[in-house]
Amino acid sequence: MASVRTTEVAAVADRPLRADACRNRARLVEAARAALAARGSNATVEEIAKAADVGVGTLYRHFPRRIDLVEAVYREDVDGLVSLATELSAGTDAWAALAGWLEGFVHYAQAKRAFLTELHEAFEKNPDLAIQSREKIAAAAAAVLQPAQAAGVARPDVDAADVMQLVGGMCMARQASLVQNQRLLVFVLDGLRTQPA
Amino acid sequence: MASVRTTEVAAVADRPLRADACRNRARLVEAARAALAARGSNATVEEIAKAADVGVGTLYRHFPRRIDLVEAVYREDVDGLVSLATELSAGTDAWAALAGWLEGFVHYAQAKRAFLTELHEAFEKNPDLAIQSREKIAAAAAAVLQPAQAAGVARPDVDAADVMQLVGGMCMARQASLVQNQRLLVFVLDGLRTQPA
DNA sequence: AACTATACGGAGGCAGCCTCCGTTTTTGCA
DNA sequence: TGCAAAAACGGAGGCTGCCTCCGTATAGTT
Repeated sequence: MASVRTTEVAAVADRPLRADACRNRARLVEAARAALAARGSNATVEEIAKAADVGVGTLYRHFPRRIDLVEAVYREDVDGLVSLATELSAGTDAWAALAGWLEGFVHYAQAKRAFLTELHEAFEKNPDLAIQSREKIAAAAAAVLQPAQAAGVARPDVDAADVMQLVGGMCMARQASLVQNQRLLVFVLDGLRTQPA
Repeated sequence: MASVRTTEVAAVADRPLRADACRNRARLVEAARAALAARGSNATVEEIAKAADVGVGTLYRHFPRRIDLVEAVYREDVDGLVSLATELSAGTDAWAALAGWLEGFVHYAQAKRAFLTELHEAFEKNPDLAIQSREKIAAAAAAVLQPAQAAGVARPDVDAADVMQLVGGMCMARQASLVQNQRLLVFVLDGLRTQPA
């Protein structure tokens, strides 16, 4: 059993996707993201394949279940948030990094709301997805928060979990719109800034 | 939208369901509850109709969309919680009423978790459902909490919203089992009891 | 008992997810 | 470069699950 697994993984590992397959996979995820954002759970597999300009057969080779496509979109969103944190924290302005990342977070949360029902299903099917994502995002939050704290521009008495709770909760509130969340984010940022004694 | 709702309610109001229809409706909701608890979103309309021993046509006359059936089950659950509060608060032991109701709440939350994805969809389709339910439950919570506070057996510095947040959050946590929640409820109850100064 | 409004049931329509397999494209190799 | 093998493509069609339609049955009424 273990050996089967090993060979299988090895096969996948040492043979990267063929160029066309790789391209098509990316197009599919992109098309799925657009479709999910626009039509939520009404988005059909057929329309996603068509938008990506591939056949359903191709779609299903890459994503055996519809829900796997949802998961792939979400994973990319999370990874985007992680790399945004990496990029921003490479800059010199620690406050701009924190503010920029939270702005990105608001967008991420907005996208997430558009297919919350589907995502919930994905979490149900694969609980690790939820756990891993949460950890990744927490690490990203810490990567922009801590430098800001070290630089003395963000108050020291909050941690990454607090920030996520605060901004995440705000974004998930039932009627929140993107614009409203961006407005609210300004207040949150003011609250996070080092307060005059 | 409002008019559809009104006419529907009116029709129901001035002409009570025929005896067989009324019986079948109840059987359907009961069958749906069992099916949703057992198989979540895998429960099919056909199997629910069969379990209720009626045809799908009958099911669809009562519940035009699958999601309406989910909603009906949930509404009954909420109403059950409300009447439990009414019954219990009619008794003389205010503390037993509070404890008993929270025990009921834990069961309610457990049932809710079994079809959370479906319920989420129902809330999406009909946001009023979420709002109304929350209000009903809050009122029920207050109906058992306030007497206990008046009798001096529950601490005065909590309100119904606190209790719901506390117990609701606990029950919804990802891996919580019924048994574990019942264990945790004991601690919560100890926390709610009037503390010695 | 006869009549009517109401309700029942299940065959069948339809849409959306997924499979299968013949065809096409890429890749590795001589 | 040309060829064979491996990998990937595409879309017709299967299957399942939601929902509709309409002929039949029954409760309620006179």
